[in-house]
Amino acid sequence: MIKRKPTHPGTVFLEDVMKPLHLTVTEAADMLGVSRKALSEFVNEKASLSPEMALRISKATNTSAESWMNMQQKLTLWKAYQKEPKNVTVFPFEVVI
Amino acid sequence: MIKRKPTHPGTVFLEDVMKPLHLTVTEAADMLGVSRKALSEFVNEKASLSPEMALRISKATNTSAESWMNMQQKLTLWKAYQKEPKNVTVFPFEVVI
DNA sequence: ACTCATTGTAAACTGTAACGTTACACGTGT
DNA sequence: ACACGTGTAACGTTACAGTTTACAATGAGT
Repeated sequence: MIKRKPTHPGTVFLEDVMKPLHLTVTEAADMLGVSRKALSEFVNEKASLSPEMALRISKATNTSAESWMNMQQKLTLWKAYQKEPKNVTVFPFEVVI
Repeated sequence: MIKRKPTHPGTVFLEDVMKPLHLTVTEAADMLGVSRKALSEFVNEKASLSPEMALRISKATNTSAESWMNMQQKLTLWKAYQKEPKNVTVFPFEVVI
């Protein structure tokens, strides 16, 4: 896995949702029902997208929670790949003739 | 979202990987490089699939970590859906003529 | 009947992470 | 000077995956 770091969902949310709608962090946080700190950290890539937050965003923007979760998952897996090795033994697949 | 509860990835791992290969929990845990307890709780749906565990499984079974993570994500989102409401205000989309 | 492997799980602990509240310092614009 | 919006530090809470250790139950083999 040598692909480059996937985009953080918070960045996408900031650039593609908040900015076009001219929403401040304070306003958006209130509408989402979370603290200003929680949203600020999210859009500044200091926190991951939680399932809770994904649901709130999907409701507020009428998008699918899955699409937001997928962005986070790609990033989470990418990060996990960075800290190999893992000392894993390959399972003994039976040889079927 | 009224779909039924998605299958836990641990159950799939147990039924479709461990059982066909006649692997015990103890053996599989050792090969994955995790504690017996960690794997036991996973296959008994007491713990979620962590990104770490997904990578270990993907290495041991030569499958994609994404596919395992996707199972967990569906389950995670399904669980999050169960505890609504969320008091979220829909964003003010500008009316473009 | 006894032994051994396997199992699930409790207990105690650690590390991490999201979230809340509160408070501060900074910048911008009126 | 003041009001806003901002990022973020400092606290505390809650949740959860992971570890090691230990125990009781089960099942298979001798």
